[in-house]
Amino acid sequence: MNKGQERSPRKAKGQGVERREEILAAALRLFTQLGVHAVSTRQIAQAVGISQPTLYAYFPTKADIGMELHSRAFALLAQGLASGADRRSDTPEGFVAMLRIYVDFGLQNPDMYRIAFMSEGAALRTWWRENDPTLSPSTASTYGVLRREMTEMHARGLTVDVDPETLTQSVWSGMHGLVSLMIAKPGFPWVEREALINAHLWVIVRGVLKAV
Amino acid sequence: MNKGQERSPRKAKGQGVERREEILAAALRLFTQLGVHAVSTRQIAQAVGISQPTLYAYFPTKADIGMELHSRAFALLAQGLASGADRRSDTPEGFVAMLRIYVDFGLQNPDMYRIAFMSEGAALRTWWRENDPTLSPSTASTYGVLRREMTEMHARGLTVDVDPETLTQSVWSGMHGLVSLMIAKPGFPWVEREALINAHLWVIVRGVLKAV
Amino acid sequence: MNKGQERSPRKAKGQGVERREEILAAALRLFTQLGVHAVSTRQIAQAVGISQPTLYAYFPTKADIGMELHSRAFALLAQGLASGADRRSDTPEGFVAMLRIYVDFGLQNPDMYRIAFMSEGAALRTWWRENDPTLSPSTASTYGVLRREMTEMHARGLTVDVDPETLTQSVWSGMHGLVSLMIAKPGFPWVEREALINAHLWVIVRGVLKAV
Amino acid sequence: MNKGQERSPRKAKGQGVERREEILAAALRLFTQLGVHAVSTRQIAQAVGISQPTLYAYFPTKADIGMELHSRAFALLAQGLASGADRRSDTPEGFVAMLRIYVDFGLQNPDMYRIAFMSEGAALRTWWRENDPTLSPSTASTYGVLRREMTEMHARGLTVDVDPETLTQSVWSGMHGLVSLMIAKPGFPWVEREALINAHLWVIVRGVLKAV
DNA sequence: TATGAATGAGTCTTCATTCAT
DNA sequence: GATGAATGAAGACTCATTCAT
Repeated sequence: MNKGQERSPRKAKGQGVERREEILAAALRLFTQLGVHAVSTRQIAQAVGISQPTLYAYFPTKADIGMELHSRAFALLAQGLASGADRRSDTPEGFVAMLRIYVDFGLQNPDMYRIAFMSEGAALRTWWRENDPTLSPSTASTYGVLRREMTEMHARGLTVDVDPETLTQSVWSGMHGLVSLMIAKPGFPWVEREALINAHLWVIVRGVLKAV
Repeated sequence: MNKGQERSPRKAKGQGVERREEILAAALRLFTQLGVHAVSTRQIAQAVGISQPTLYAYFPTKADIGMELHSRAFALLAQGLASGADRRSDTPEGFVAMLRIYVDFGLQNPDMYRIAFMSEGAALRTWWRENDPTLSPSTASTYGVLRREMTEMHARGLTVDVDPETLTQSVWSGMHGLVSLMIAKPGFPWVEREALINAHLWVIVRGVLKAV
Repeated sequence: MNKGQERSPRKAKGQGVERREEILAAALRLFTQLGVHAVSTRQIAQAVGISQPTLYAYFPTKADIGMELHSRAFALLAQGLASGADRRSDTPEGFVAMLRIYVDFGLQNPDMYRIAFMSEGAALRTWWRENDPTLSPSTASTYGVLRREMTEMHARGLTVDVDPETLTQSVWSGMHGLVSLMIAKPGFPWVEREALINAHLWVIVRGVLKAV
Repeated sequence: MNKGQERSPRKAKGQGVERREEILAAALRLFTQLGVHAVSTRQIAQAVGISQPTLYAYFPTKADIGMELHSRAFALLAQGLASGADRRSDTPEGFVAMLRIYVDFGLQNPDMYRIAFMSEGAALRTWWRENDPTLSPSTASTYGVLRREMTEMHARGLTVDVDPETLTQSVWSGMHGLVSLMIAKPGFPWVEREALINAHLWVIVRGVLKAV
């Protein structure tokens, strides 16, 4: 029904691939709406408009659907960040703008973000085990974009006197904190959204850069 | 029907309250290890060493176990924060020390923290509905401790020129980000723990206070 | 709580017998309110104000409670009928009055009547099996009172020309039909109760007696 | 976990509707044999020769099976009565013949009759609540056939001087009494069946009609 | 390719009953 | 004589998955 989030398939050969995408889209919607464990294959199949067994023509297992979504979330984020990495971040304003990409991505794709970084805690861990995609190339790329930036700024003497790797992790944590809390606690009496995001990012930047 | 053979010996160890605690402990462990939805009453019972029905002598429902844990997590955190609230936070160092209480609590009680703030969003929402304890007095207290501090500092002109409520939410987000990420991604190549925490808190404090 | 229905115990020796009666009373109330299968020993115990295991000091089994109630129902009815059998039934009015005893008993003790004659169909049959108390002396007595009367009236030439045993069964059926339907279908739009009972009994009597 | 051994062969016999009927048949048998509450879905499934979950492909709930049976019982009875309603009942013999249809139906379909009119009162009430099908169109039809007849006879001055609605309920009760008792107490020393039925119906008719 | 039909394993929960004190 | 605590068996129902067409 909701075709909105569909991403262009890598290889749009037959009809099969489209189906696959439909399934993923439906699953993503349901997973994040109801929680991975609360969604049944029946629901997914029904949402797509196919029969339950047909699902198994596209994915060997329910877990595989989750895994694919997880991977994609990272890819998407990495891509988002990368596309903004060419912005000039040698000014505080530029840096804030760059961080803003991450935050916006999270808040605009809460489904994906949740799957990627708040993955129902251990719920999925059983599946992924040693194969945690957090540490995959995809993640590395996401995280790498940020680190590259920090390293460069550090080299230029713009940051406080702390090892860039540490700063990177701190900045990431800072951003993640806001995004995840806002996603997880929509009922909380947050102050006005724009103001909060802006303030928060400036807090981070002020904390990281030498003199602002 | 009744085999009449040697009945499994009754585990008459923990009386009333003790048993109850055993159950909570086991449940907490399992919930955070596997996710609330992935844990069955069978598993809990087995972990405690009792039969499934016995569980129902202590808790009317599986959900009630989760709720009790959730409540306790907040109570514990609130208590932890309160016990440190008397520290003087009129210096940056004092402020950092205060934030440190929160972070330490989270990292030392990852299970509780997870239940409290990372609680599988939708998964538990079904139980708690509009009654999200996140907004309960207990939480208010937790959050309130921080806000009171911020308000006071703001009044003294120590903070940057941003409304204290906003600053409070920013600081909270900052702390939560680090704690939750470290809990959720233990496999990530974090830099040395102490250094990271320290650096992160100083980033926050620097970002919030006027001139450090 | 409701002591109303308690019958005087045969031997009111210690306290034990009273307890026993309390249990029976509570069970009767619950059984007929909720249905035998829907009532648990817990409920019975709680209604009496004792613990579940204590029940087993008075009755070896839940089924035994049901059986005792069943037996008593018959005894009660037999006694009721017997007490009215001395009324003169040589007039149609007298006969109607006698039948009325049966009907009134049923409608005033729907619990007992149900247990006795509508015994949740097969629900209890599993227990009673070959031991159906319907055919017990107690029943015989109940039925016997009616038959004696019919036989006598037949001998006097008052009844239509049909074998008295057959007439007895017909009359019994007639009464049972009204009582059981009114008990079983309280929601049915019955006409005014008194009028219906009266009309029905006269229908029976007119059908049985020679000329009315 | 999955033993992977020879899976029990799937019983692919009865397609859709047939399967459904098989289930209903088995359920009817069990329900009337043991009582609705005493029958488990497992038993039903086993009686049909299918697995428990398969049941749920045909009926959303155990209660629904009961409800369908109940409805059918009424439909069947209504249909039986209707098919005989064209008989002329302006003579006593004709009236007896008409009543006979009801009685015969009950005795020939004791299971259905039981479900319809002796249905463990409270047991099913929980399911049907205010929606007691006894008062449904189907019932109304059943009952209505009889009432129409009575009304007409009353108008013709054939009946005793009692309001036809009352007479209808009396006649119905009379028939029900015989049918239900004979069904419920097969062990009772009834007189010869044909004679009893005939005598009973004549008792009723004599009691209702003015001069016979 | 897709699906109607079926299933083993498992879900939470309740029951009648018993053990040990 | 009573009970707190425990339990095996069973209750209805759902799930991910697979077989046969």
